[in-house]
Amino acid sequence: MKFYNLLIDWYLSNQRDLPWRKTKQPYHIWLSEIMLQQTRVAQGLPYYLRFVEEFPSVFDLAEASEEKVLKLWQGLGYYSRARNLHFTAKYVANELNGKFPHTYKELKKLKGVGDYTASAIASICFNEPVAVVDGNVYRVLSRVFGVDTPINSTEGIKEFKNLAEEKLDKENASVYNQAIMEFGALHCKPKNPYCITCPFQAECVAFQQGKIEELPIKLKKTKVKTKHFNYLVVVSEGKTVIQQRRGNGIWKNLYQFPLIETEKEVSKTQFLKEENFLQLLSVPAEKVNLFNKKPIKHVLSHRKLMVKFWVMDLPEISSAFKTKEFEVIQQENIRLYPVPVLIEKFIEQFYFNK
DNA sequence: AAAGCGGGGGG
DNA sequence: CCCCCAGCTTT
Repeated sequence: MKFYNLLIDWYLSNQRDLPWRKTKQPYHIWLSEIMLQQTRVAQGLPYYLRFVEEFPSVFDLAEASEEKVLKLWQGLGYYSRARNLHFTAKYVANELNGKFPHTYKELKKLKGVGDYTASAIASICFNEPVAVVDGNVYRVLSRVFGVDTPINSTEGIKEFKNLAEEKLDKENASVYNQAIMEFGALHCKPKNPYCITCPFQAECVAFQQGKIEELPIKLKKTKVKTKHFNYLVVVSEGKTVIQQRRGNGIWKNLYQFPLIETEKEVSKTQFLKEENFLQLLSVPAEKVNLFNKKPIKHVLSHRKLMVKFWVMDLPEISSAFKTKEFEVIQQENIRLYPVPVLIEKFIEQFYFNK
């Protein structure tokens, strides 16, 4: 029996019941695929349901504000996905009359759609014979066929794409692609895969050679840089101050409290002497209270943030915050703005008590 | 070719 | 607690 027949057989009796598997509409498949990039199904599923509910069609998504899209995306991470999603929705709605392209080549031109996602949409929706290569596919192919080329090297990417195309069931690309990814996610798992009941046990090179734990091979990860964030939580007459993150760093276009970054962790005395703080405003020491004695550690894939929240109870909002860099808002309205999980967690603990 | 970009779950 | 996961864009 061929590799793809075994795989499809396994899929037909083991696949999960997922909402995006009940449709072939490109809008829904595109939405689910963008959401599931670097994201587990369990984490992305509630977001998918909320998006479909809120934006039943690509036109609804296109008409929404970016802020609303980001708010709905809040907590899912990699926010460029949400910004690109919104950009592409507007493009498809306004330039393509709401119709997504039908081919891999055209799909790949959409912002936020790379090789994997273009292959996924083209095959799942239109059965185009193009092979998907995601993390699951790397794992399955490297183990079954014993390929030890690093999956994140230039040669590895090419080699695995070629292998994936060679093994593809070209008549049934839609089912096959979903089958190999589902098999990787549920059966050929990263840790403790179910080799004992695996349909490929006899031919799996990794299993036969005892290399299951080693494959797939990945090159070293990026180093994590530590940064020290100090947030100014202004409390005054039921109002507070926020700012939108600009530029190209983390959390672009999300909101936060006014931020003072320091070289290292600072005490209250040190903080009040910080150049960047003094430049912004001067506040009597007794009006400033540190919310968290120990810095909150917030770890991202490439950053370690050490964060302190400085609560400032002021009789009135300083004029320093009345520039276009900041927004003075009613405290309870902060829930309307898209914020990083770090800020959301703080808000949950801090009830802006007067 | 390498770096930047989030957050959650598992051992 | 540390370690793992991993697609697209930008540099």
